[in-house]
Amino acid sequence: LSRPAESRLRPAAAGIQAVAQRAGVSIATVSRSFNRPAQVSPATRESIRRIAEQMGYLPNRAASTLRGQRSRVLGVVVPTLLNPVFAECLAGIAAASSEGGYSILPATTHYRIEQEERAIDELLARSVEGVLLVVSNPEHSQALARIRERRVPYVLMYNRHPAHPCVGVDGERAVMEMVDRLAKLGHRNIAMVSGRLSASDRAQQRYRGYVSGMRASRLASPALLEVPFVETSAGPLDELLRGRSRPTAVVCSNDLLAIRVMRAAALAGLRVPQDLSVVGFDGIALGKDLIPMLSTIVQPNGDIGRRGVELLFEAVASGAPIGPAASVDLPYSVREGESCATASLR
Amino acid sequence: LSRPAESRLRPAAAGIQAVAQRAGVSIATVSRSFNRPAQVSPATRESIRRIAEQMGYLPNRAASTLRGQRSRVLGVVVPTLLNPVFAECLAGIAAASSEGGYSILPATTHYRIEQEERAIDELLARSVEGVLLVVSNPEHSQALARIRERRVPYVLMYNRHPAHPCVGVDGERAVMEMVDRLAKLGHRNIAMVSGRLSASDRAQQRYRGYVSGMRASRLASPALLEVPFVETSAGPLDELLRGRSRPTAVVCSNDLLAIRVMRAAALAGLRVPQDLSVVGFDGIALGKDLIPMLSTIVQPNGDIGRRGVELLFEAVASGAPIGPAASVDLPYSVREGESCATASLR
DNA sequence: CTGTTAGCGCTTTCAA
DNA sequence: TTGAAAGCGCTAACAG
Repeated sequence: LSRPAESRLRPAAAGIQAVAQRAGVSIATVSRSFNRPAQVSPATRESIRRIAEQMGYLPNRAASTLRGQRSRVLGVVVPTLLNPVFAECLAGIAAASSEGGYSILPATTHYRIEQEERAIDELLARSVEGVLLVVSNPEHSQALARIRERRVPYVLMYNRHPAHPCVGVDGERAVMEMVDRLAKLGHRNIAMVSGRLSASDRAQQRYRGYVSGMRASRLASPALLEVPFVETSAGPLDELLRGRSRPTAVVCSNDLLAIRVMRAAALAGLRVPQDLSVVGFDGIALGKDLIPMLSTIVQPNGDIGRRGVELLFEAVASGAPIGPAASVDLPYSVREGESCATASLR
Repeated sequence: LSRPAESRLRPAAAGIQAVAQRAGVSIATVSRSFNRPAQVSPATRESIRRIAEQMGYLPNRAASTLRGQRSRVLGVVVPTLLNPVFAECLAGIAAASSEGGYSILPATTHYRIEQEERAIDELLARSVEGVLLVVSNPEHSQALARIRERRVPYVLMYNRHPAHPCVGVDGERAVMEMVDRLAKLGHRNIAMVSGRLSASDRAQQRYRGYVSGMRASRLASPALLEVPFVETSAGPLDELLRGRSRPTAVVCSNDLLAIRVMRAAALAGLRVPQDLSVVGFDGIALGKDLIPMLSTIVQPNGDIGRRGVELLFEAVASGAPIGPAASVDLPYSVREGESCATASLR
């Protein structure tokens, strides 16, 4: 009856204008009925709601964002989604954001600094209201500088730095305690395996914890085994485990590495934990299902994300930037697991 | 010198207007220099580029999206990010999108239908140019209907349906072949363990493949063991493996389940693969590092995502919708692994 | 409680 | 090759 030709072309692209017309009100009233329901009479509001729903009306977010208001989007920058740690974290972020009516715009850096900057620019261009990120090194991060320049609230995850708001766990202390634990189990020759230290401050913290822990137990720290890429770790690990002075326990900088070590051990004919104790760091869910169950330091990955989102929401609500004082160390826990036991006699 | 007060307030929120002014050209020229460089004289273009960079100018995407052009965003809807299958897939999508200059807006449904619809509405409201999704059941999906209504290009991933463009693998055939393989290894009592069939058509396909495979080998299919939640699978699995007529091989509908089965087997005192063969489906990366290495049907998860993005890009470029004819079965492969062997004698 | 109106920053005809 | 100008759909004063 009304406009057959046009309605055929764009059957469901109903805009606020169309809804207003059908409801016999102005577009302002339609807008208000969604954004400030209290300011609209119940009858009008209900009528608009019904008509909007029937027309399949969806408010155009690009328009409301442009209008200078809130984009209702948070940006997320993580190294990769292939490590369950970050996937779990992103899941927490996604859940918390969604509960708060926000969407997320994720970007991955593959541990590359230049990608961090690219990602941030993209997010800023899209008017994100806040950013959650994991950077290589907060100290010299150009990406971080760009965010601050723009005065967009941000929270670092997993990173730790006195000048920035950070959410994570005290990895140094956690590893120190773990080393202490191993020492108490009789281990003297405890090795550490890590990814590239230069690629992440988390690895550096954990290594510091290892060194402190060894020193506290008056043990000599063998050289750190740095494995640049998890994919090519088999060779070096095999060497470590077949060497004449092989360790009785291996502390790994992350769970993915720990799993590799367990496999390398099996291939080298070592039983875990009887011949070799292996402990990880991260607490990825899958570790619980392994045989033996991975003993590890469990970070609350999902909660780290959730907490970051909460901080961002507070900042958005208050309009105040998030200072370093808002940093929080979430509690970690130790999963006893089955991959760690009393030192084997040599 | 110029406007100290204002420049202090918004140090880096340079808009196109500011750039144009500094460059002594109109905003139209600035816009063109980025979007249609060929239409601007090299000298002007270069001058604008330099000034824009120095001012930290980032084009406001909300504005360009609103103006009716391309949002350069793709929507993604997956059940969860906690299953590495979807994390791997999302990583592929993210990489391909980024290469093409697009961002992604992900949403998770937790296998809940109503969440599918919510997610789609959110994406549509944000003017995504295309959607990649995994739905529970393409047949009656209201979410799918809403996308089609809007004429937004979309591609289903993992799902298979004659009326929609789908990217995935032929799971039915894959499982059938796997069963054939097991039968040739001497297995007669082959069980299947699956998540809720009603929650995903993938599970249904794989189950069909199992039934066909068993029939083809003239074997009786024991009742399917349906495990609603992976988290509570331990009890039922234990029962299956300790039963008097326990299987010599178990086909699992996905890798996460297979890993649980391997653990349940160990706890029941069964050795894998000597006493029990276990095969999975999905090919998550971690399966390779397990002991024993998980034998499984490997789907190219990252490529499924990449391929979906490519289809979307083509649709965007051509303006034509993607028809069911564009559906593609990507090749799967079998990872021999170490969790599968000749049937044990009973 | 509701309507009118002025843009948000950008892209794109249409002219020059 | 460049500029002027018209909105994209929406929100937020400001009136009534």
